[in-house]
Amino acid sequence: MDTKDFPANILDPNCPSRVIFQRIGDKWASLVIQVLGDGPVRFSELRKMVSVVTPKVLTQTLRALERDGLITRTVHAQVPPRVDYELTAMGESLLHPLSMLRQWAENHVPTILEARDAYDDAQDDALLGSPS
Amino acid sequence: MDTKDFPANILDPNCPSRVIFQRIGDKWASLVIQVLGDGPVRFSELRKMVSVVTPKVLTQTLRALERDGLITRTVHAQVPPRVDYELTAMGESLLHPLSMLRQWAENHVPTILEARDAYDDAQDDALLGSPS
DNA sequence: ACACAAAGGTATCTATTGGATACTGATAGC
DNA sequence: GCTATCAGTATCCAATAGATACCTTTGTGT
Repeated sequence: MDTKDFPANILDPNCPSRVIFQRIGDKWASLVIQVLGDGPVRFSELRKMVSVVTPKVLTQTLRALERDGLITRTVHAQVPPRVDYELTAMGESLLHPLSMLRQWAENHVPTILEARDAYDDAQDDALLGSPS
Repeated sequence: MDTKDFPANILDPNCPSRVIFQRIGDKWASLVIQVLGDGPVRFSELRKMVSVVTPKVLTQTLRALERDGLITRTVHAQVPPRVDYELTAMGESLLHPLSMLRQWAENHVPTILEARDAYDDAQDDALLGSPS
């Protein structure tokens, strides 16, 4: 067990790394970061790429990432306006750990989907069997 | 830019890896997995360790992880009952990528907190300056 | 001159989720 | 019987996510 090395403070509700884990774990944040991995992208492009996100939520996500210093927001004085979002150096440093996680996910997707089906079937059976 | 290697399907709302990312990114799931990295833990122990989580939410989290085949739930026929949660092999395989992310988080916590302060200060200034 | 389009958002409202608190059910010990 | 322990449910309320409509600025077409 080589995980004993994690500091107990991860269990402390006030531990800052918990707060950061939440940002990384955010539904859209990690996706945005990975999309920005290819270079700056403007707001409307992001909307198209992450197609199901609403503008409100995308804005919230981007503001949070900007606040944490993971991305920058640059407004170009044009009309119509052009706003580019770009990873900071720190944001780029997240790409590697994130891609490892993505790799893991892709490797295990089939197994997980099978597990879900099996679990759901078992639930159905239990429901059908019990109301005697 | 070595991130071009990510399959475009991460942008597809129906892409399974998005679904999995959501589970990993879940507020409590990744924490539970890391806690279970040291071996099986019973429900009440988990509650104490992840102290701020309510039983309802903990149960939801555990069920979801079980459904995905990441943990197992074993009920011991005792009174008072004893229920142990334990990582599956697949669950254990998540420990490594997860710990890399945790490592990253711990390395960057100070920078992120500084960025937040700076951002908030800038916001305050903007608010104080504008209502002329 | 006037309407419309484009970009990057807000504003508003509703649906879903998260969280606090209280309670249940089985039994062992007092 | 009364109470405590454990692993949860049940209920209710607050916070968050999401759908939809709208706003602002200016360039362009007519």
